[in-house]
Amino acid sequence: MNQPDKEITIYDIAKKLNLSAATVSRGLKDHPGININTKKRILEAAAEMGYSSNSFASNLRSKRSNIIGVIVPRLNSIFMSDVIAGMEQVVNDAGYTLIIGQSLESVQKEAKNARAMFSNRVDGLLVSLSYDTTSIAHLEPFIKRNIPVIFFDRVFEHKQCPNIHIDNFKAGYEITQHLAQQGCKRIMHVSAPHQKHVYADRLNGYKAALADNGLAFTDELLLANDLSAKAGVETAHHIVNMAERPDGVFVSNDACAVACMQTLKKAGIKIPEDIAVAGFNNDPIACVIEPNLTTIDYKGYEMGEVAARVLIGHLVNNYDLLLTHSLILRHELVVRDSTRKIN
Amino acid sequence: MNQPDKEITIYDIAKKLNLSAATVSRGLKDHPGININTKKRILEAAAEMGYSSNSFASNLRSKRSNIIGVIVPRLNSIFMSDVIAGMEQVVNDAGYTLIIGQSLESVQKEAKNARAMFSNRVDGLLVSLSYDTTSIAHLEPFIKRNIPVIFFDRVFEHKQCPNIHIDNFKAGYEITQHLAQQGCKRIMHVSAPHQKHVYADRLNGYKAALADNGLAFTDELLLANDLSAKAGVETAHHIVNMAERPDGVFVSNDACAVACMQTLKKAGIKIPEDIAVAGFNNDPIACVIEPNLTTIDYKGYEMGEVAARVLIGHLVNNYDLLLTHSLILRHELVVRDSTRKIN
DNA sequence: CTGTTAGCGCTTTCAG
DNA sequence: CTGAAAGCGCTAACAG
Repeated sequence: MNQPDKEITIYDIAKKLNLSAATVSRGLKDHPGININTKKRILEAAAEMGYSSNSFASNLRSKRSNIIGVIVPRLNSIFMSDVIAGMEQVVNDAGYTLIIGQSLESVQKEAKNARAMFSNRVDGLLVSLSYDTTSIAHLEPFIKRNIPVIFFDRVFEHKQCPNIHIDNFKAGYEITQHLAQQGCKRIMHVSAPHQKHVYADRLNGYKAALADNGLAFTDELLLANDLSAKAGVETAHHIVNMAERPDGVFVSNDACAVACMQTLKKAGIKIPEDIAVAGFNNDPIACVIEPNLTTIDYKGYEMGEVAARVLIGHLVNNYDLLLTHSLILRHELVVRDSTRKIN
Repeated sequence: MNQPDKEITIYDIAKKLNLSAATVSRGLKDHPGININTKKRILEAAAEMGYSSNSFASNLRSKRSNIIGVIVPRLNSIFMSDVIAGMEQVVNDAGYTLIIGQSLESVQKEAKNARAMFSNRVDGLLVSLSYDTTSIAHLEPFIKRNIPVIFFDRVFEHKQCPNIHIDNFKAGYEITQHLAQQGCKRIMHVSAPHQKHVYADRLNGYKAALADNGLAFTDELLLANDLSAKAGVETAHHIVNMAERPDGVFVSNDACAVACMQTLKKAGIKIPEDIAVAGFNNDPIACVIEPNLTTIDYKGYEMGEVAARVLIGHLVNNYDLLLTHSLILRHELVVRDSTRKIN
C-alpha cells in the first residue's frame, strides 16, 4: 500500500535526456562551461519530473552541509528570538539553513548540542554562551577543523573566534552615570553571576561610573541572581528589607527590572522619587510599565544579521584561518520616566 | 597549512580493533546481538580516537535524517519562542535536531522554506501557517511521500495532517460572554483577516456569544488588521473617532490590545469604565499594563511539546499513513482589571 | 555474534 | 563542452 514513490535522481533525468549524470549534475548548478541549451533542457526536465536534490549525497561528497548551527542559552526571550529572526533572514538568503539548539544555561547541554551539530557537519557555528560556561573545550573540535565559530552577545575571547556584541562596559557606565546625574547617591546593581563578559563588563562600567561620580561602592550594593522575573520580585523584597535602601537601581535586564518595579510599587515605594530604576535591553515591556523604564536599547535583529553575515563571509571566502576581531554594535541609553528625578 | 586533519571513520576504528566496519557500525548503535565486550571496546576506541559519526553517510544510506523541520510565521514573539523551546526540548531528547524557517506571513517564503526542508529530507514537519496561506499545495510533496506534516496553532484541515490547537471558538465565546456579563452592550472585535481558522473560530465564538446575550452584531463592530502594536494604536484612533463608541473590545492578541489600551488611555478614555478591553495569549505584558489585561491563557511551551511528541510518535511507530485527528489543548480565561466593570 | 558485499545519490578528477 | 569511473562514510542484506 501507498508505496512511497522512488526517489528521482540525476540518473533518471540523465537517462531521459541521453546525457551523463555528471552533465546533469553540472547543469543543475551554475557550472562554468556547459552548453546553455543543455542546461536549459536539464532544468526543465528536472522541474517536470519533480526532481529534488538529495543533500546528503551531495554533502557527503562535497563535504559541505550548507547548514549553520546556532546555540543559545534560551530561545524564549524577545531579544533572542529577534536575534534568531535576523539570522534566519540572512542565512536563508545565502542558501543555508539554520539548525538551532538551546543550552538552558547548562554547559552539559551546550556540549550535547555542539556534538549533535558536529555530527551534522555544520559549516559554521553561531554561539551565545550559557551562564556557567567557563571553558570552550566542547567547541574545540570545530576550531581544530577550521569550522568557523562566532560568538555573539555572551562572547568568549579566543584568537580564532570573532566576537559580536555591544560595548557593555560603556553601556553600564552610561546608565550608572545617568542615575548619578539624576541625584542618586546610593546606586545598586543587580546582575547575573559575573564570570561572563557581558555582565562583568556592565559591572565594571557601573563601578567606574560610581568612582567618577565620587560615589562609594560597597558589596551590599551588588546583587547577583538569574535575572528572571521571579528574581526581580525577590530583589524588591530584599531592597524593602535593607537597613539603608538604595535610591537608584540598575538591573541588568528589563524583565527582572520590571518585576522588581512592580513589587516595589506594591510596597509603597515611589518610582523614581524614592528609588530610580533602570533596566537593560529595551524589551517591549519597558514601554508598558508605569513609569516607563529607562534602559539600554540594542537591536537583537541586527545582531543576528551581523553575526550571520560575518559567518557567511568566512564561509564564502573560504579562509583557512578566521580573521580575528570583535565587532561592537551600537547601543543607546533610552531615558524614560523611571529615572527622571529632576526636570 | 593547517591541514584539516582527515576524518576518522568506522574503518579506522575497525582496522585498529581487527574488526569489520559492519561490526563497528553495529557496536556504535545499540544493535541487538553484539558481544557486550566488543561493543565496549568499540565505544572506547571511538572515544579515544575522537570519532564522530558522519550523519550524511548514515542518512544517505538509511534514508532517515533525524531532522525535523519547523515553519512558523514569525520567530519573534513570546508565544512562538515558547513553542519552539518546547519543541526543541522534546525533539532533542528523542535524538532529533530541529531546523527552523519563518514565513514572515508570506506563502512564497513558506514554500521556499518547505523546499529547503524537503531537500534536507526532514523526517517530519511542524507547521504553523502564514496569514495568506490558503492552499497547502507546497506541502504536497511531503504528504505524497508520507513524511508527516503536523499543523499547530494556525492549522489546516487535511485528512493526513494532525492539528494541534486550542478551542478558539470556545475561547472567543468565553471572552465575549465575560464582557457581556460585565455589562458591555456594544462589543467590538479586532482580529486578523479571517480566512485562517484560528481567527475565524474566535470570530464565530464572538458572534455566538453576542447572539446568546441578545446583542446585535453589525459590521462596524469588526476590525481586521495585522494585530501588531502599531495596528493597536491605529485601532484606538479609530475607536476614538467612532460616532458611537464601543463599551467593550475583544482584541485577538495581547500586543495589539495593550498598544490599543495605552493609546485609549492617552485619549482620556477610562478602562474599564468607558471601554473594557480584553486580549488573547497571556503575554507577559498583560500583567504589566495598567489595568492588567484580561486575556486567554494557553501555553506555547506545552503546544510545542505536544506537537513534537505527536510527530515523534508517528516517526517511531513508522505509520504508513498518519492517524488523523485534532488535539485540542487547554486554555483559560484570565480575568483581570481591564474588564472588571462590576465586582 | 561477526564478516562480505553492495550500494545510497552525488561530485569530481581525468580524459576525450 | 561532455562522459567514465571512482568513491565520500555508512548500513543492510545475506552468509557463515
